Amino acid sequence: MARVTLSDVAREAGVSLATASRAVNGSVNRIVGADLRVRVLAAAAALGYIPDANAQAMARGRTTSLGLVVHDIADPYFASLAAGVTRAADARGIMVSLSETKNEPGREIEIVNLLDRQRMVGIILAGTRLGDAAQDAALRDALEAYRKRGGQVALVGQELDGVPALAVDNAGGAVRLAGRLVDLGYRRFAIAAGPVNHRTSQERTCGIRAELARRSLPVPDELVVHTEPTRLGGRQAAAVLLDRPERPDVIMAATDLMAIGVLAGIRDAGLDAPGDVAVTGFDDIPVASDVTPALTTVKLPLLEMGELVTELALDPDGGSPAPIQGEVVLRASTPPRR
Amino acid sequence: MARVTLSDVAREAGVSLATASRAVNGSVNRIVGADLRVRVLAAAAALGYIPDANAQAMARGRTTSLGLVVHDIADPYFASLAAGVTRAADARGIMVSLSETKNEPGREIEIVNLLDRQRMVGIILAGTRLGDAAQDAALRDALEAYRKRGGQVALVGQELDGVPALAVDNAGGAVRLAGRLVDLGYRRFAIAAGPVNHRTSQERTCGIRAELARRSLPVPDELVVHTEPTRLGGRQAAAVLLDRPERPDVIMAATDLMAIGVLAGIRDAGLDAPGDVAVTGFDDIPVASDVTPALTTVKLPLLEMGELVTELALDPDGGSPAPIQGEVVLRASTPPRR
DNA sequence: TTGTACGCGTTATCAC
DNA sequence: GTGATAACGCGTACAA
Repeated sequence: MARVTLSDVAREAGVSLATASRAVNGSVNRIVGADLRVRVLAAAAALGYIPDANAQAMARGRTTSLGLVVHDIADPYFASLAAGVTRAADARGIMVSLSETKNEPGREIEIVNLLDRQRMVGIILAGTRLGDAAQDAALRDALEAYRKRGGQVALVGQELDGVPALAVDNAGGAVRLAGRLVDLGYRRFAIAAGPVNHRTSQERTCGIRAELARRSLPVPDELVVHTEPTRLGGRQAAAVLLDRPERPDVIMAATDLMAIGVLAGIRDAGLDAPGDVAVTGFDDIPVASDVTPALTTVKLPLLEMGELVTELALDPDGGSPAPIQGEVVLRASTPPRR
Repeated sequence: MARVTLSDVAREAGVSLATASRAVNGSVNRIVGADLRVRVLAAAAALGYIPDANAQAMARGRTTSLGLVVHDIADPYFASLAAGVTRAADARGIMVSLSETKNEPGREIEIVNLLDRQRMVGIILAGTRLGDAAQDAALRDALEAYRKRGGQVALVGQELDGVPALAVDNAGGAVRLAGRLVDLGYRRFAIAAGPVNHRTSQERTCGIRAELARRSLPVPDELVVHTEPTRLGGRQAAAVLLDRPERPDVIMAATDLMAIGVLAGIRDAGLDAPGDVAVTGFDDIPVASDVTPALTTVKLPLLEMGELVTELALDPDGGSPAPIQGEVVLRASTPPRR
């Protein structure tokens, strides 16, 4: 009930509103006398005064909140990323507003506008959009309008020209992973790729195929199947791939989540992984090492990526940092072959 | 740069500020004439006007944001809960502000004050606090102050007298799970319990021990080990438990995360799960069914719980709903014995 | 160092 | 139905 404002504090302390304001926040180059300051602070404490961030935001012209937009917070990939973001934001006294785009296509634009109207200091967009030209343009417009008002934008895991981004070298990681598999003795490759218009999946698939072609082990189109980038998608992909005349000896999935689905699909088919078919993922989400067999994958420093992209969004430093280079992690799902 | 305000829109449309305001938000019992409304809306669109939520919040006296406090967003349990919260909030046009308490004890109080100063409409506290009497009191005070200002508070998975909470019947679920295991033929039980002062773990452990005692299979103290509620903790617990003279035939973990750690610990010891030792968890986080062997556990409807607690926080309906009853899910980690 | 007064962008209370 | 105008809670020139 009792809404204590700064005026109440000022009156209680017997000082002007301005002095009270300066005392509670330590305004620059305007020092309050020690005696008055303690009086104000005491009054504030006595009254249980808590500043109104909204009013401060309006008076100062800027808020202290950051918008984080992910596809699905229950997805371990985004959850880890979000953990990094909240940690970095916390360290700077910034609040994090979380939004999910889910699968709805226009949702991203809607959310950007929502965050814009909240006057967030920055917006972090995580997760690859499914590239629809018209919506891409609309999103770019929304972001441009936001930036015109002084907002900072940073992307992670996706690109949009003119917008600072923390890129991931998906192709490079895929190349290194495929290379290692060839070295391990694998010869018949299949790919559980994500949706055809899913940028990240595309890059990973291309990297794999390029490296394998270079090694004279090109992957025929019928051994590349596109499904949703989820466990279910991976499972479905495995079902299709294991039904091919010549069974692959390794299925490379576009993400760890899909790889876990592939493992399930292999079991569905009454086969053994990695005995009959080996499996690889990408991302190294926390559970990747917990499943059986533990997943060979390309490790992305998700937590640090979250922190990095937060700095990118909060500091107007300038250009985008170098792309993240994933590290190949060999585990039980791909034992040496032959 | 060009910060378009409602005044700009009003001027552009040739109407008063008041009319513009009424046109853009559709204020109650004050209808704007159709012709003027379209003019205002057109002007707003032309100028790229986006309302300032902070200003609206100040004028209206209430914001449109909800605070969500979790222990660690990278933990699948909280991630799923958060997904439910964001979904329910989204449906009501409410923004979600995410904060992590991590392990720091006083952090929870700090965060409540932070959310208070943001004038959040509600605060959802998820995750069991480690019960320190003094800090409990301090937290209660902070929440009380917040509620006095009109804020709504809701807890999930923990209790604090006088605060609406979505409770989980941990003891009941544990009782049912233990009972099923006895029915399956298990006799030598061990418990990978969480921290001793971790409320949720306590309740689950007590439920298990009570049911087993009732079945004349009391669990001796040396077969109950307390570790952190993490994978590492579960792994450590397994190491200790498997070193006991008489090896247990099933290890019941306080959470799925710990159970996954227990699985790893069993492998560390060169044993097989469930061949040598069966394992159970609690929560049914998404990965519980993906690990090998798939985890027997008590399924909690995490997503719905997130939605429910959001309603609880947003609607001043009154009392707390009935405790959530987890459902026992039998999987490969506990095959019938004998 | 302290106080006065205005502005931040919007809603709500009055009159008209 | 529409328009002035006073709040909302705070920061900050500007003056003292």
